[in-house]
Amino acid sequence: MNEPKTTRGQKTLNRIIKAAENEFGKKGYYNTTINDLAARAKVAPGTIYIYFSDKYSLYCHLLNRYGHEIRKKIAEDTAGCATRLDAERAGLLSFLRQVKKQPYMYQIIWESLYINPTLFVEYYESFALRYKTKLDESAGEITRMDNTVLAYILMGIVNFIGLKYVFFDKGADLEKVADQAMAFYRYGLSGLGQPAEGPAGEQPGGSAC
Amino acid sequence: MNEPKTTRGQKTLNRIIKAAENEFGKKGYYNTTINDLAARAKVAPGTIYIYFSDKYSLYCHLLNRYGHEIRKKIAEDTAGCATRLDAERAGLLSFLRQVKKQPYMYQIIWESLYINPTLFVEYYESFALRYKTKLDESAGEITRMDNTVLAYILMGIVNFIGLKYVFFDKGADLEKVADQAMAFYRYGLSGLGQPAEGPAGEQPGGSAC
Amino acid sequence: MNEPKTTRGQKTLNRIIKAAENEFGKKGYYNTTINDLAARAKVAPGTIYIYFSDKYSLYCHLLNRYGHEIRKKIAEDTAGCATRLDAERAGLLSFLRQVKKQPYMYQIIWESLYINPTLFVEYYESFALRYKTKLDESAGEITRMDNTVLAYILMGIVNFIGLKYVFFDKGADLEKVADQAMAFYRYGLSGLGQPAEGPAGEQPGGSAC
Amino acid sequence: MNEPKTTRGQKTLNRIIKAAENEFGKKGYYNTTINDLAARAKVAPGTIYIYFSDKYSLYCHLLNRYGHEIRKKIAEDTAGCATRLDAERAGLLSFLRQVKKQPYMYQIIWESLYINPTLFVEYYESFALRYKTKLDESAGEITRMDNTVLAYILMGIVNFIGLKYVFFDKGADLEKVADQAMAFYRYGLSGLGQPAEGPAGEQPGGSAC
DNA sequence: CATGAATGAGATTTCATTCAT
DNA sequence: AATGAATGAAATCTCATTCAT
Repeated sequence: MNEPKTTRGQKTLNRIIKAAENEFGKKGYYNTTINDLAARAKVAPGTIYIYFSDKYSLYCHLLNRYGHEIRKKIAEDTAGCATRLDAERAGLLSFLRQVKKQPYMYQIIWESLYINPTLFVEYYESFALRYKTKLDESAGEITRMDNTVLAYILMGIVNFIGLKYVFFDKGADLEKVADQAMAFYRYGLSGLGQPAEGPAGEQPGGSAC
Repeated sequence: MNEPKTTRGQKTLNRIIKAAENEFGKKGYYNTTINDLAARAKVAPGTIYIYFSDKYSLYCHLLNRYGHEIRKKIAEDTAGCATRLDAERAGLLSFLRQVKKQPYMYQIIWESLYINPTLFVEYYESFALRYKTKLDESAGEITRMDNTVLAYILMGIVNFIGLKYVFFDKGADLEKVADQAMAFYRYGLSGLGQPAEGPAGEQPGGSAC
Repeated sequence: MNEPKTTRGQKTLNRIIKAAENEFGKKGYYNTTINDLAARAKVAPGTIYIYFSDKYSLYCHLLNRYGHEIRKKIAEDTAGCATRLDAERAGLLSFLRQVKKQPYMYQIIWESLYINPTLFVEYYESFALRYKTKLDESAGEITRMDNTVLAYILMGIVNFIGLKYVFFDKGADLEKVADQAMAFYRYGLSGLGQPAEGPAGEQPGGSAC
Repeated sequence: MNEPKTTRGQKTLNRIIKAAENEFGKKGYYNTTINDLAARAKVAPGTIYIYFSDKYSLYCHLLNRYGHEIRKKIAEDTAGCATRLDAERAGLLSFLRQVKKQPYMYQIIWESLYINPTLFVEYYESFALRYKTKLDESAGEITRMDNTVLAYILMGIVNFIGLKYVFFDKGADLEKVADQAMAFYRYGLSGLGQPAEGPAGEQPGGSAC
């Protein structure tokens, strides 16, 4: 990406990026043309090439940006959590809120599986690794299960809830969904009958974190 | 799709479909040209249009076919299972084996989110509904959790395991993965320390179903 | 055209010709495919090439056929007319009735201006010549006007009435239209006020011819 | 049609339109390729699509343009005429001169019967209506004939003279042709012997209008 | 005779990218 | 920095015609 040198250029670049989020997110990479982006950004097609070498690099720029944003926000939102499970819930909620706020972001990330698989894997693995690391750290707590498998299970939960409640069911109460996911997370199916019998000191409505 | 009227035509059609699976699966829909398909199927480009009205309808044909195949196979593989959990494990294993056997299928299904979102949602929802129905039927067993949320959680587990072990880790021992998923499924994180305390008569290595 | 040698072949050929009239007439030459013709004729596409060397020659076959039919029928329908004006009226009516009966024919003839201009000119000129010859024969009757110009004027009247009353106003009473055309033909605008003052012995409703 | 925003664009557009007139007019719509047009206009094929959404819309643009041009020019050329017959002659001459000057225009208009029948009918009917309106206004003058039939007769005269003298006999003296048409127009066949007995003050060679 | 699958040249159209202004 | 016209390679799709059966 070419950095703009004037504030006018900065504004133009912002419009282009915003337009790319909207159009890529709504119609997908291949169904979005440079002209579409230009029209939405209210610039001429040629202008886009002042800042990006090509369409692909504009897409990758968004992707990288999202990866950083998501991780940074989750780190912030889980910073103050006392227990691992609290952090888990806070992380899940942080994630869901972000994709709810910027659903285009999520669509773009998923599409990268077809457009820049390397970046997708990187994103995917970084999350899985994060889970696995945490699981490894909690060795005393949880035992005898392969933490790698477990990490992907947890990712699946997070992401499918994301897909469902962000793409298809936009009105959902995310806190409630997160609580239910956490209940399952902790007790599986067998424990679902006894949510009140969870660890002492836990509020039914979820922790304050 | 136009049905061929001769066996020669049937063979040609099969070659086209096989070629489409390979090429779409490997390179994605938008990076696959009709000429690519024709070359791999060893037909002239025009021949493809005898059987399919356009590239898109060929893609959708594969998609529908996969949906049916997957569901049918799962139904078969879970038919003899005594308990719901046995069936769940058998279903998961059936799914994983199918996507492992035909990884292109899975790639194509996921891509539909960008090509035919309606079909994707249909596929997605049909699976979720299947889970939810089962959960509703087991009302005595599992309680107080929203079965819709739960259904999507289960889907997430299945699919992310699919993504991981089919796309990125092709050598995995699927039986073992399925067992671990089932353990989590039943007991969540908190119960993972007691896999031997599961329902009586259950082999640690998974049921015979 | 290849003549069929069996009665089965004759029937097939007839179906093909009938189909060509319908399809070419309805959709025009370029918008009609060999497959369209085959489908309507209930034959395989290849069958058409048994009888015609190509699409174009099938079209020309129709065109020639029509030219002969029209002229032959007009000759028949005007054979018994005593006066030139009677013959003119009978000819006009014959023409209108034919194009009304087979509107596709007319459409096909007009299109030949773009597909086989040579044949169109031939058709066009043959009609014009016929008029001019008659006008030349009636030298005593009509004077001082260039018979070539006049011939084209008469053709214009015939054909535009054809276009209007055959293409756009299918329910018209052709006899009445023919009578009005003849009135104009004889007296022009200035004489239109005195139709009853025409030559003695003429029925208002047109001659019996 | 997309309007160009620069003079350079305007020039390009003009070249494209000019090329389309020439090529469509000479070879017909279906025998003219976009590459033909591009070559003649000295632009790349893609450039045509900047200004027109497709080949068809380029064709329709010409068609509409012609309709307007013809009507506008006739209106101008008949504006100063004192009598209806003078106006009629002037209109006929105006029409003939236009199609003589731009024979491609006429070819293109006729072809529309096969390409855009709706536009053809519109063109056709607008002319017929113009005649009919005039005839209705002259009710005192001409009586007892159906003005609609009459309108189409007059159109036929005009157009067939057009076809003949523009397509097949390009050297004709149009003034003379127009005068003869007018003579027929006024007196029909029966009156052709007395052209000198027309309304007083009329020059044998046609009015000055 | 008839079939219908197969061909492949050729047409239209798209669109990322370049470039003159 | 910005414009928007122009490019042209490449894609999809059509369809008259051929040919093996």
